[in-house]
Amino acid sequence: MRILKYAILGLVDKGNLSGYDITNCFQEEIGHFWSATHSQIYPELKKLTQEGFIQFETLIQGVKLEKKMYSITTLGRRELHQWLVHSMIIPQTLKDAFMLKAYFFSAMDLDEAEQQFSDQLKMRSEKLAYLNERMNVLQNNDDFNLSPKSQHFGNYLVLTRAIEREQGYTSWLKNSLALMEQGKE
Amino acid sequence: MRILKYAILGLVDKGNLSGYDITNCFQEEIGHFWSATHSQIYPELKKLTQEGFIQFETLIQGVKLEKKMYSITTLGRRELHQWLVHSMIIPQTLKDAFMLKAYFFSAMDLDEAEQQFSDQLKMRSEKLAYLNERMNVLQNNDDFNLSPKSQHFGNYLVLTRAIEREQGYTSWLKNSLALMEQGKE
DNA sequence: CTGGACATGTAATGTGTTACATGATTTG
DNA sequence: CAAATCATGTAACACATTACATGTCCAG
Repeated sequence: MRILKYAILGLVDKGNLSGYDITNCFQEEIGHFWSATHSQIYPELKKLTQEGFIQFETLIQGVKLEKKMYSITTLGRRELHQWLVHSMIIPQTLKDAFMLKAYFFSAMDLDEAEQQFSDQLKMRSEKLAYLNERMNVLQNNDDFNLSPKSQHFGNYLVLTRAIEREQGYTSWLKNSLALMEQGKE
Repeated sequence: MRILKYAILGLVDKGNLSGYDITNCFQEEIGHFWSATHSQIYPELKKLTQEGFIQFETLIQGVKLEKKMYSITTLGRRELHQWLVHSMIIPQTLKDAFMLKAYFFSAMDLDEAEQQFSDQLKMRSEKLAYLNERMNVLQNNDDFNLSPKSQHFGNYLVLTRAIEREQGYTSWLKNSLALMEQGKE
């Protein structure tokens, strides 16, 4: 399905970027939902250039450090758009190794299971706090508003989803821990 | 990290299974969170046998159809347990291609984006209805109860999480669609 | 002048999917 | 007797991570 292809096309469509920039993008908001390292990105950029979806211009930083700034072509924008409006089936499996532990619950002692769940709850609560902080930063932008016309709307959608995802996970963990507590009596 | 290794150990620990049985397990509840096809499973079973974590007995079905029933060894059970009680860090990326579309929102027209979101909402609502049905079936088991001592508890945890996950996703989709509607005015 | 960030690449390995390949058993 | 299911395997390819490899630039 070559999702990375479309991830790169979408990022480059938003604004010209180098491979290094793209690598960094995956450390920000969108990185909660898709990422890749530079070892995957550079070959993909080469391939997309060969296919005519993107093109680059070499810039010199300082005296001789070369930097390839990529921009999307008309062909690339068409390719991206086609993917965006094409219906996407939901995958039957969304891998989550922790849920294997939950499924194998009876292979643990009750206190071991509780430890696992509370450990996970701690980490997810911290992540949730971090995400809420990021949301604060986003909403404190001078030009922030909830309109789909806002340049921040995509970012807002991604952040709300990330927050909702962690909130759901933490509340499920809490409910499960409560059931374990009750089960002790 | 060899998650499949532990998935297989956990399943075989619950009860002796053949490669074919394991393949089918991934079509059931746990398949919402982990899965693999037989082309991955058979080689892994071979490897785990060589490593001494599982062993098999060949059964004859009918006249000559051979079936390898696997069981976990003491070494395998120790290996599984060690993994279960080992703290598991949460992955920074949980891939979701639809969220790329959300992030690239501004590369679509508003009506195209709405179409994508409502399309996704329809599919996720259907999945949610299916999951609720499965929960009904589970709760109608004669010996069902919410105790962590119940043999169904692992299955219950997995189902509640799957339901929570889809519920969260659908409500985020609905909220996002509402914002798009408001943005039109 | 050094450590961290900037910048780009390839190689090796691990994981996962689709296709190829074969044959037995059961159910209608 | 034909179709679906049971049952096991390998090969080719696609995707992803970690390691290898090199060099520049800037701030303290």
